Amino acid sequence: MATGRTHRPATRSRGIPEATVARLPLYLRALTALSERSVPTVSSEELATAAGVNSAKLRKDFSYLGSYGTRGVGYDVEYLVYQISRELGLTQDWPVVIVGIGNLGAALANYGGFASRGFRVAALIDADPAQTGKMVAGLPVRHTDELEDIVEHNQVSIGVIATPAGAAQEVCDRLVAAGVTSILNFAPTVLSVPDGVDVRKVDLSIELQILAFHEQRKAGEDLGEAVAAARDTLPKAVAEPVTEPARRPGPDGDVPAVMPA
Amino acid sequence: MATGRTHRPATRSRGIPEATVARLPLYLRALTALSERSVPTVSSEELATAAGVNSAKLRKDFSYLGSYGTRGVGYDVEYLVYQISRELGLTQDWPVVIVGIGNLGAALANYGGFASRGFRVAALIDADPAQTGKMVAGLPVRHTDELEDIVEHNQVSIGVIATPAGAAQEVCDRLVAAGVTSILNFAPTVLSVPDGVDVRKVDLSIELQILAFHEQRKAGEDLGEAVAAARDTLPKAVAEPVTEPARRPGPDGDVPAVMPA
DNA sequence: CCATCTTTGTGCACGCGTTCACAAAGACAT
DNA sequence: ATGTCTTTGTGAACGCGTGCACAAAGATGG
Repeated sequence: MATGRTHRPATRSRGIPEATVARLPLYLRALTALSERSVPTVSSEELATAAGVNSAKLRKDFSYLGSYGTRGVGYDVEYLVYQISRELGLTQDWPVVIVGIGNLGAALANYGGFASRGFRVAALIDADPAQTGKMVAGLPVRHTDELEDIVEHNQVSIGVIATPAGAAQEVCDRLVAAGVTSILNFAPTVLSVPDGVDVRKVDLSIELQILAFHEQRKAGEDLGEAVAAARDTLPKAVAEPVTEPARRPGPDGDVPAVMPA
Repeated sequence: MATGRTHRPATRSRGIPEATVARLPLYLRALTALSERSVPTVSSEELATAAGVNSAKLRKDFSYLGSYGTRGVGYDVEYLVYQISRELGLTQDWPVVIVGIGNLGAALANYGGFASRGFRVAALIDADPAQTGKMVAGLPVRHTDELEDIVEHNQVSIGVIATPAGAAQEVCDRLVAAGVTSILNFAPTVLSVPDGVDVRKVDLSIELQILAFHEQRKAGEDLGEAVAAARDTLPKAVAEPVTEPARRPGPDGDVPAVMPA
């Protein structure tokens, strides 16, 4: 997911697999739900079901953290919550800035899941002077001019980009220059960052496109494979597209690629 | 990512790897950008850079679709845009419903990336009667009571869930019962669905937690590994947590797990 | 103290995805 | 037409992640 070069093959001190790290938040959520219900211990089987994964996978994941279970009993919920939180770095406070306070930025600012997990929204930043000073989620929107000051003053190391695609790279560069070393990118662009900076991206339309792919395939199967078979025997590339290459510009600074079937 | 059982090992007619499918939207975006600039052809090297991937990977990905390139020249941009669009199913119209019109739901409704790629927002649905009739992104918010009617009448097969965690499973069940077979879930819950239904989830706080993990590791390395080494020699599990298991309830229907270090 | 039963932790095998490296294919110049 | 040069398409090797299956560990009861 990240754009930064190789994903730290060097100095992997404890060597927790990336796939495992990605699942830890899942386990943590399931565990906190159990903790809320005052459940003292849980077996790998139960917890796996709650987290939506395989129990063997879960046990192997936990084995990378250490031996925190008790054979014949299961895992101590409270203790495991603490261990995973610590491993993920959630026992400390992470100031975060959100850049681009449009619909999405505002939604992110209001999202409870951040504050509740150690992430503190330090500031909301937008380039539009008309937005400056407006209150969103209890915080005043501040102008992009202040970006560097805000990042440095608050020791911000994590930045969230929710700007239009066109502005994302510049914002990214400025964040990195100011000291941010982790970026969560919602803009539909590939960001290039120097080594040592992590980028994760979330693209809403990509997820939908993947769903559409599977949906199309389901429909094709229902039709008895005939359509798919016909498609397979399409003529090979003929330099110029046979069908009309009609395109219309999109409203998000990104260009769509939809052709009438 | 999906919760549904094994990810269709059977009837894989054309057998495009899941990882490749996930990258096709990336290529498509890069290609449409080139198309906008009227670039006629592009080499795998250039396109790979634009999409942020390895050129060998890109070529292998395209090889699953067919031989659409010309050796010594590269790929015809327009033709490739068309082929990928067709493969992803973007040449057809996909009516989509968004359930849960809070901050996030409204942001999604306004997101241009949907409409521009063949996804048509058929309706916005919310459980709050006070919201009913309100205009969001040019569409009236409709009440949950109408969910089944809307889905069936508009032949909706893709649903987006942006409700609080507590309501997600029920909404999901109703969507599925009404005929939806693909779900994009933004609620922080594991959804259980019958076989044949695809679920993809996007969890904003999970992404941040993964970043925090890497960020913490970076900081640890800067401190000369000493801290990390000290952590490694922690006493083993002692039935009861040594440190305080303090917890405070979170505002998002989900419980946080943050302990003061 | 011993037997039984439950559940963890992990060795092992398998499959998918990634990357390398190169032969084949075509463009282009002469 | 022939040779050179560029770029694709892919065989093969490698590494990571997953899941099975089981031995070891501990709880529990007699």
